[in-house]
Amino acid sequence: MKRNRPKFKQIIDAAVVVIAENGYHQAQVSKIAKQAGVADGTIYLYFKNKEDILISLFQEKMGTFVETIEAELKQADNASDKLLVLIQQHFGQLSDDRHLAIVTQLELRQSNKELRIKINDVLKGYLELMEKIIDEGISNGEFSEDLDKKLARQMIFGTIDETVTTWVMNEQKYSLTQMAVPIHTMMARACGSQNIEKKV
Amino acid sequence: MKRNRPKFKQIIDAAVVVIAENGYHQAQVSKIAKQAGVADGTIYLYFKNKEDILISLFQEKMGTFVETIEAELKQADNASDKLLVLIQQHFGQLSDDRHLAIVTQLELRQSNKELRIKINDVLKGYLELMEKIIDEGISNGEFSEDLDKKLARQMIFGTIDETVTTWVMNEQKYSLTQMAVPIHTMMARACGSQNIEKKV
Amino acid sequence: MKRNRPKFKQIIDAAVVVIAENGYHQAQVSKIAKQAGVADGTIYLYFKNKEDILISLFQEKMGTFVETIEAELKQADNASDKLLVLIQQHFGQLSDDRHLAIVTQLELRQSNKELRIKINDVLKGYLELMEKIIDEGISNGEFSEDLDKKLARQMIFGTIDETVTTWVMNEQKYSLTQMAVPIHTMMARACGSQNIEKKV
Amino acid sequence: MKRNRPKFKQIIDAAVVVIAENGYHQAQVSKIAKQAGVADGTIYLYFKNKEDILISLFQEKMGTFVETIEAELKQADNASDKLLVLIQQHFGQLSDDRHLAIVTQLELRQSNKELRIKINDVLKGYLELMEKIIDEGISNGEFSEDLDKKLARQMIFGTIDETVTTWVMNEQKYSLTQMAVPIHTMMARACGSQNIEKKV
DNA sequence: AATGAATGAGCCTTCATTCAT
DNA sequence: TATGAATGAAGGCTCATTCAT
Repeated sequence: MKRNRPKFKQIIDAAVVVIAENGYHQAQVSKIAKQAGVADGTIYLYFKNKEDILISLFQEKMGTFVETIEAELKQADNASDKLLVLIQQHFGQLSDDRHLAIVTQLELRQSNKELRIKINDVLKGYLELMEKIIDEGISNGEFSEDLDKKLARQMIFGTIDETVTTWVMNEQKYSLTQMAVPIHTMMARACGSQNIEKKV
Repeated sequence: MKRNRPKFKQIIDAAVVVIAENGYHQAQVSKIAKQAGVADGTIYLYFKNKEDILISLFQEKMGTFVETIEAELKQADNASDKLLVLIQQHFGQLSDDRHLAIVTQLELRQSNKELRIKINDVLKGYLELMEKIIDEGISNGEFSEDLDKKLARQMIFGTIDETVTTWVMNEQKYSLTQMAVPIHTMMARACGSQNIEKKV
Repeated sequence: MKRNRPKFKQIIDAAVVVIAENGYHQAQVSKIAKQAGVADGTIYLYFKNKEDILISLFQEKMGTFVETIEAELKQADNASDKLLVLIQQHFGQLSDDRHLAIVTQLELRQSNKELRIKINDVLKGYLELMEKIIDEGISNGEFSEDLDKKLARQMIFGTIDETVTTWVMNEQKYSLTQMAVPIHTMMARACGSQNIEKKV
Repeated sequence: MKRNRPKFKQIIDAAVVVIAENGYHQAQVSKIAKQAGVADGTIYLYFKNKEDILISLFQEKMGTFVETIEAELKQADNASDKLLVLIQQHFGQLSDDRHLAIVTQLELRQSNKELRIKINDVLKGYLELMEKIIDEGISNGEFSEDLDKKLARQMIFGTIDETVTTWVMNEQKYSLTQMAVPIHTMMARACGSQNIEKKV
């Protein structure tokens, strides 16, 4: 299996660095190969074409991203807390890998529609995770029962995403992780969280 | 002033159509010229370069967009209602111009970082409008006093934007305007709106 | 019409020279452009792609080639004489344009199957001309009535073509036109020509 | 001697199949290796380079081809009959190995000039065999004494070759061997054969 | 003001060959 | 002998921009 050989990850990591530092449209395959320390042709032993590098990059990174969040979610035992963990983890992971933050928030969005559709497929798992938390909150009475699950998910993702993008466009000058709690407060309130009111 | 000559708007409208129908990367200058009914070279009598077309497009369309919203806001006399009007107007205008919706939500985001920074400059006025509403809400006690103005604005914009993008990516198959009220309910709650509670 | 603008022929003539002097696989578009005195991009204003240059080259040159032969054929009033004129013209024209001889006999045959099929379509007109002469010969009793028209045509074309190819591969060291009469004698005999016997 | 080791022929036979089924330009060394059931690198233990495979292929197949014809020629005792046997054998052998027919008539001709010159060296033996028959015919009075030996050989080879190529390009839809007698009739007449006249 | 023919820089991908195992 | 992962050179084509008319 190609995905498990060391050069696979090596090339993907090189792609993250090259795209972050040069921008999507200046990330030539030859530059990625050089950064990875392999020949141009070697790229094509592991990836079908340039687009495949980018999809794989997103799959690999997003896979780890979501797995990490899922693992951390086990610590929390109600929907509101899970939401907080999710936001903290989301911000935390992107804070820890600033190259990745640039790539996912700015550069990869310059790809064409087809690639973005494929990227959205990868995102689906993450969005479903959010909906599961919302579902749980509605079921156990934490969240308002008239909450529209899909809209709530769009709000949560939209808010988190906009926050991270703004942070990246401001060149990551302030702490993103400090935003987690106030963002969570707004999200919980928006969901009609009863916990919030009790805590206040 | 070039902006007032008829061909200026003619070219911009052509650009919207061409980009919406062909995608950003397939929107060659020659295609825009053809759609506008002018020669390729004529484009350069009105715009410095291709990027300038796109920025001007955004300025023109966004200008009208924000002006319309500002005008409508006068009907509302509290922050929560203003928020509702803003969301309704935002959704309404993009519902009415589906080409524009595709261009702003999907295609123009494929532009490079520099262009996106310039587009963000244009967006600034709209974001400030949002902040003014939030400010008003906090001042008059409608909204929670611990609300972070900047984060609240990122939430509102992020939520609206994600909602529209999802709608566009679903090929505008459902009514976007019907989303305005439930989205507004969540936003108002997130801001700690007292009005919401009263109304319920 | 692109085919009538001067640069169209200019590029085709450049292609003949470049292919003859460098070989088919060393005839890069940039080399052809340079030889034609135009920019690389200009090629693509006149031709869809590289293959289109080669097909057009064959069409243009073959068109003239066959037209010339057809015009000369009017001087002859029986099938055997027409055959002689055809062979003389075929040899004569390729003797007069040695670059073209190299291109048609050696280089263009290195093209892939698809291109060769398209080239064969162009050849069809010439082959039909041959069959018409054979038909005439059979009808008026000059040629043997049991002659297979299609096989006779394959013989005539195959013989002429092999003769020219051998001449080109021998670097055109001897006179090709001097071969016309003896080749014609063989062809006429093969067709069972009565004229030949009388003349002898 | 490498030529006698089993993998040598194994690779050559693989090359014939791969070239016939994929075309010359799609016959990569790796594909030939796979078809032969060996590793890519193994090819280079038996052949100097890719060109060497093709030349060896031609040598091996052409060697058998000519040997078979020479053996069969012993049955015939005059030039005209020998010509008939040669044509029948030529058509028969290619009818029996359709892959080989595709390779020799269409695919191998796409090779570059140098390779074709080397292939022509291999062909020489066959062409000399033809000339020997013509010589014999002229000497014993069967053929016209003013026959140009070299031109006659070019006619015979050109005619046979064109006939086979036309048959291959028509996807071998009709019987090639049935063409042998009429082709022979034409060739014999072209040589001024006295036998033909007697037989008629 | 308007035209549109001409320009030319820039990059992804293939595949014959090598060489460490 | 045999393997197969790794190499790296090379070229067709697009399209934003210019400028002579």
